[in-house]
Amino acid sequence: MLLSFDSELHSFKDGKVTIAPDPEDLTARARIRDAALRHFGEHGFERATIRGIAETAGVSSGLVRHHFGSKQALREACDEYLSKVLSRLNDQVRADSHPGTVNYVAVARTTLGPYQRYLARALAEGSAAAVFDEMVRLSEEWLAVLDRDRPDPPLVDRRIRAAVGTAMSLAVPVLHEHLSRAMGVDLFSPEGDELLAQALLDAYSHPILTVEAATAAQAALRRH
Amino acid sequence: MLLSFDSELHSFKDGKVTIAPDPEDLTARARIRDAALRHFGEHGFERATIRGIAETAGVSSGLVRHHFGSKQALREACDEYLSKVLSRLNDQVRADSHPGTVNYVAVARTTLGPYQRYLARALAEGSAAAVFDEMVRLSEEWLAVLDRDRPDPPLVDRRIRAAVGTAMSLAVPVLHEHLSRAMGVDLFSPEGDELLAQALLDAYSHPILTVEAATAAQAALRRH
DNA sequence: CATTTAGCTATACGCCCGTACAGTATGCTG
DNA sequence: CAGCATACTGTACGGGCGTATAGCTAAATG
Repeated sequence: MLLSFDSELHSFKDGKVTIAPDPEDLTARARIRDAALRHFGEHGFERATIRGIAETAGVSSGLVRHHFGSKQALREACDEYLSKVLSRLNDQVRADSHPGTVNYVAVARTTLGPYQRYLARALAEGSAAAVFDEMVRLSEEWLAVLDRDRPDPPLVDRRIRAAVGTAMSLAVPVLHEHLSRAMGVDLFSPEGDELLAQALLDAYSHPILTVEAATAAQAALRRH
Repeated sequence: MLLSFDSELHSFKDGKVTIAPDPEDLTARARIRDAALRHFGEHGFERATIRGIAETAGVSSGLVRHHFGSKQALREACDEYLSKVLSRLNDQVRADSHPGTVNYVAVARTTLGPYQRYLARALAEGSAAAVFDEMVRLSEEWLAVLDRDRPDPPLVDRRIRAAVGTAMSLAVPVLHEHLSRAMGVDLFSPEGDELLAQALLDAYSHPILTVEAATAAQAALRRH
């Protein structure tokens, strides 16, 4: 389940970073990283403890420091790992399907599966900036294809729209708990997922504003 | 700027809660609560310290415990306070304007102004559930009005759509930092706000899916 | 074989934080 | 005036945490 493709198994000692040759997973280092992803995701960065992470990884707490240097560096390693998973996912999608047919962000959200909780926490805590930026970039590419079919040109820069769309997609995992409570279903369950999909379809296909109201509002914005 | 209408200045001692008569603000209790809102909002619940909060409130750390009992209880008092601000805001909007003309959630977001950072943090950390639920309720009322003008009935329960919409609106303050970085403007600045408004208008008035694609997708969902 | 290097453990240090509590001043009540 | 509750301070305690470091083992290196 836990994908891994570490060619960069480096360790930390006395402030220097060295490269170890072993590309095999099940490495203690990888186990620690996976445990950290889980703990950070479940309890948040502050509440998660190095000792707790070490325990689930089946190693001593000292080894965590040996490999990652500090708690903050461990967090950054997790972010970097997620970035790598995302870019690999991106390559795969790009190879498999025609551009514009898939909502990258939605795909990323679902495929990031076990890391979703971590990603949500990290983003809310201000971390994982690279992952967010990458998702915006992907969303931008996707929008570029969609824009070709639009009758009138959009007023707003594509990057802006991509950023807003990305943020809104990510609202689902970030606010997962509240959303599930309000909807009465666990969002991560099959029924919850379907309900969400239907709600999004409804929103996407039925604009809240009429086109007339929207253009009037835009005109008002431009005047002001 | 900090509204306050405390008729409930109660203090904590030995597990019991008593009511004090003074409705005047500038009370130490109110100052502590305001400082807590700021500290929790800026640093998050875990990183914020009682001593730090006490210092900005200009009181001793012991007084914080005296009034609120524990850090967790202080957090809950903040949540409750926000709930009250929201409901008061709601009454005001309801009195001023016709129903359906205003996007409640958007109004709430902006009017909650100084508390936005706290609200965002609290929601991301799983707190402030009552505030979220209240916003869903308001959004539901708003949708009820909009639905009257819709040609075909929506497939999805109104509450579900309200919840999803609320979550997406809240993505803005919650992911404020990342969003601002990706957009190249601070979202809380006037330009950022206008950009965001335009992007939302664009999304609201130009459905990402054509109606045909959406109905096809919905049919596929129903088959599956 | 001698020496180094990486992986790993165990223990200890020191800080910071939430909490507890004793104590003081002030003002209200009967 | 006596008694008591409330607002508030200062200090102290205990624990948990990140971090540091010494030391062990085993494999790699020359």
